[in-house]
Amino acid sequence: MKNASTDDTRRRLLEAAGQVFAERGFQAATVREICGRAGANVAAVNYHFGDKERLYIEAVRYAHCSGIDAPDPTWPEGTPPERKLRDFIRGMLENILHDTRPAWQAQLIVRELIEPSQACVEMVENYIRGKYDILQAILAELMPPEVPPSDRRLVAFSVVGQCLYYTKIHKPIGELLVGEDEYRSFDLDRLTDHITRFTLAALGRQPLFARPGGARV
Amino acid sequence: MKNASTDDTRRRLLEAAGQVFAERGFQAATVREICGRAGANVAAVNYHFGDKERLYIEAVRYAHCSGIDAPDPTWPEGTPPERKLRDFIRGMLENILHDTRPAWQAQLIVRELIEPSQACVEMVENYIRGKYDILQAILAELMPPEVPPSDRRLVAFSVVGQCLYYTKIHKPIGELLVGEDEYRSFDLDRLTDHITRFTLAALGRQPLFARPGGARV
DNA sequence: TCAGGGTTGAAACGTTCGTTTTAAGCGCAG
DNA sequence: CTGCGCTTAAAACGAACGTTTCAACCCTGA
Repeated sequence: MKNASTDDTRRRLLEAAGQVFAERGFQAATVREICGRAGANVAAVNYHFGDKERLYIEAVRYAHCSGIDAPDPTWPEGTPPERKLRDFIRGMLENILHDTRPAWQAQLIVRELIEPSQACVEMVENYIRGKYDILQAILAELMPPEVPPSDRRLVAFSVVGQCLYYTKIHKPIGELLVGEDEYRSFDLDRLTDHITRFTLAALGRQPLFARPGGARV
Repeated sequence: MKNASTDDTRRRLLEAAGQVFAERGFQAATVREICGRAGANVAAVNYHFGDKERLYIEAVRYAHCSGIDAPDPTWPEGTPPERKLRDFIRGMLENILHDTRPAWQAQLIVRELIEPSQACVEMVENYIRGKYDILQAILAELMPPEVPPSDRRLVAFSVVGQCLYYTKIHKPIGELLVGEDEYRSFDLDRLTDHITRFTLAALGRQPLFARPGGARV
């Protein structure tokens, strides 16, 4: 029969593994550190997951199944697409800047995005695909219908690329380039505002630079 | 006295180390594989560089001192900033897509950008800083003078972010999202064109979507 | 109470890693 | 030729890794 503490150990291992994998990467992370942080024995990894690699896959899955992202947003009928785009960008930046949720989860996912493993395909299909489709739908509202879908996908990548630049692991470079103080000023609100307005301006929806009487979103 | 073959072994180690580090990352790369690929003994690493970490630092330095990037471009007086921006973006994409030069050099640098090590600070100061300043100067020509420098830096990050998205290590995700065939169509020319036009449109220089009589760069 | 399966703990296993040691090879000055 | 730095080769070292073993433990059902 299943012991009550089993699921606890399993869950603690998943959380600890996510943190350690996020901090150090797959190779550099050690099962001893994971188990130490989880308060479990090293044998627990092999008992519960078989080996280190399957623990990693499960940790990635756990990371974005344990509430890292709010349910896909739904907007009331008639919401202007500019507003939807802003919400989307803000949501993505929230995950990246980990302003709201445990840092390691977002970082683990970003790490997986950057250095894909076997866990990548599953994550793309289960998580990214959905977000990507939402962004595509928003852009379809913002762009002329005669623009080919392939070009729309390029625009989507431009939006995502702008957001992904602020990944935590880019931080040292950003700080070196603009200084720590200014880099700190690039917070969620400011980046949301900038990327949204930059994108809307590129799509011809509104000018990037404020002008008297200019429309805002 | 210095043996003539010494510099050869050193150089072969640096090249092999660059390739292996680029493929596997610092932790996963082994000095045995590096030495095997370089046709050298494992002791050569410690003899020439002291240890694995200093070999890595030297390999990163070697990677962008051995002609990965053309000398900083200079434009004739009166070159329109739109043209400069296009050249800059194309140059950056060239390095990223490694269409022209040895793949591993660009990848090693990108890897360093993503997971900074001790070699990062030096590389930022010696390499990225220069590129970044050039981009800033171009943007200064393209933007109204009253825009604060801090906002100009955000625009620069938007440009760089769009380019960095097409890093080789994003490729699996891109292929899963849009299909291999279409992803293959995102080549140097098309991406240069898209990112340049997207950015210029955002800056209010020209519309993103072709219109009759619209100006092109 | 007792037997038995699920779970944990401590220790050890075999492997691979980075590094070191030791000796031989090489080219040249004396 | 001889001796001496510089460089390379082969082998081994100690440490750390992932993994396995096995006995003890705990909980539950009979």
